[in-house]
Amino acid sequence: MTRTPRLEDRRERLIQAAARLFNDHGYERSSVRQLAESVGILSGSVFHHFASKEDILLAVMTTTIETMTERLRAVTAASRDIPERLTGLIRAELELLHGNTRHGVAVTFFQWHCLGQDNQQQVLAMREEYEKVWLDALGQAHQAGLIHTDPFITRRLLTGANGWTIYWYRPGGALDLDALAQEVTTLLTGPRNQDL
Amino acid sequence: MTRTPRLEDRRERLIQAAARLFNDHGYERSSVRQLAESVGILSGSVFHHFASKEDILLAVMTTTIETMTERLRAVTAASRDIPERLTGLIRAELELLHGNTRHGVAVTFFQWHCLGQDNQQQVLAMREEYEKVWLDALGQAHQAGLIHTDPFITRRLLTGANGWTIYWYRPGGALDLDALAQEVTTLLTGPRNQDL
DNA sequence: ACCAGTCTACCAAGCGCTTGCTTGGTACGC
DNA sequence: GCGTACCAAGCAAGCGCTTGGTAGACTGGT
Repeated sequence: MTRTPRLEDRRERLIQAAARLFNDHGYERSSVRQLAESVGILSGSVFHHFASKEDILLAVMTTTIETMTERLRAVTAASRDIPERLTGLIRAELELLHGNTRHGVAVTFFQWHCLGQDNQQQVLAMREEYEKVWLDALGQAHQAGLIHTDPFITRRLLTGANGWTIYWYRPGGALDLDALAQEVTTLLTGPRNQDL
Repeated sequence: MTRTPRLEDRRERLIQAAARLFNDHGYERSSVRQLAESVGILSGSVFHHFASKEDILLAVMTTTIETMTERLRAVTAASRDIPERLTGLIRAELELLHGNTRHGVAVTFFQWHCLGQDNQQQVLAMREEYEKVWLDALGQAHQAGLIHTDPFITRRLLTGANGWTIYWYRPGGALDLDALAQEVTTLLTGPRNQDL
């Protein structure tokens, strides 16, 4: 029997399982025993891969944010003008929130306070890179007259609006992701720019 | 010594203390012992006032939502036209999120999932009354051409945008509540209506 | 005016359980 | 023969909550 599915593989599987578990029941309510069971090992064995429970949460968040930033940068690079860039970023963030990455993203958004201060600081630093991509794009959009509110405040309001979709939006229903992204874009740019 | 500060008083003090505690550390991380200590009694005594720990969270949420709905209805009744009503409601929700009620409101917003299913249902029913006030106002605003996105979706995006301010907005800084309310209003109505 | 009876608000102690995590040992692959 | 990946067992601490009891306030009959 393959007892050694290679360290990194197991670790990655644990991170994915943890993202799902923490998102479903919350970090505090999830036990290491539950996590271990979900990948078919015993609770003590988890600590061969991670130093502590909090270390698992940290790993979920850092890997997630890396994916998020990567995705946003790809969209930025691929877009040819400012309106396209804005819609693209909105669409990308909604995809991150509702696609395969959704568990990790939700945990990163809403379980922030479960980390100790040092780890919070580390995650914050990574989040700032992600936010920088946004602020650049919104700054350009503001200068181009595409949005009419302060870029910094706009981004924070948008963060909330997008993040909250976790609690009500379900893809596959009457409203698809494109339509939702369109609504959000209209909210930012006003009715005159609603068909970019 | 006044050993009997009347049942209702103690209960109310416990609810307020619980709101603060749950908001500061999260429901799961807060212990009944901590709550008891913060009002100067022992942990067992808390269960003279509440049936369970979850019952305390439920009490925090129900009393908070009652206050919230009351406040929104007062604003609705006092407003004389549709634009004034919209700005008033936005301003009122931001006040609820950042005034004295902030702890309870934050808990109601973000610790929802800590309740069991039955209690979730009960809170949901109360929240729907609150949301109804919003949906009525946004429906009117949409018909009047003041907002350009679907009222239902708009409300959900607005819920997120406003709720998220908990994590970044601090009253007393450079941006006061009126200015923030103005930014949110501009986001909803577009630049043409930004000076209602 | 008095006192017995009842009720309220709380303490002191601790039960049963779950938690994150540790330790010592072992099967297996390279 | 060494290191990796895991199991089996369990520890110490903290958890929500229960129990039995008591001091003091309130109430009604005489």
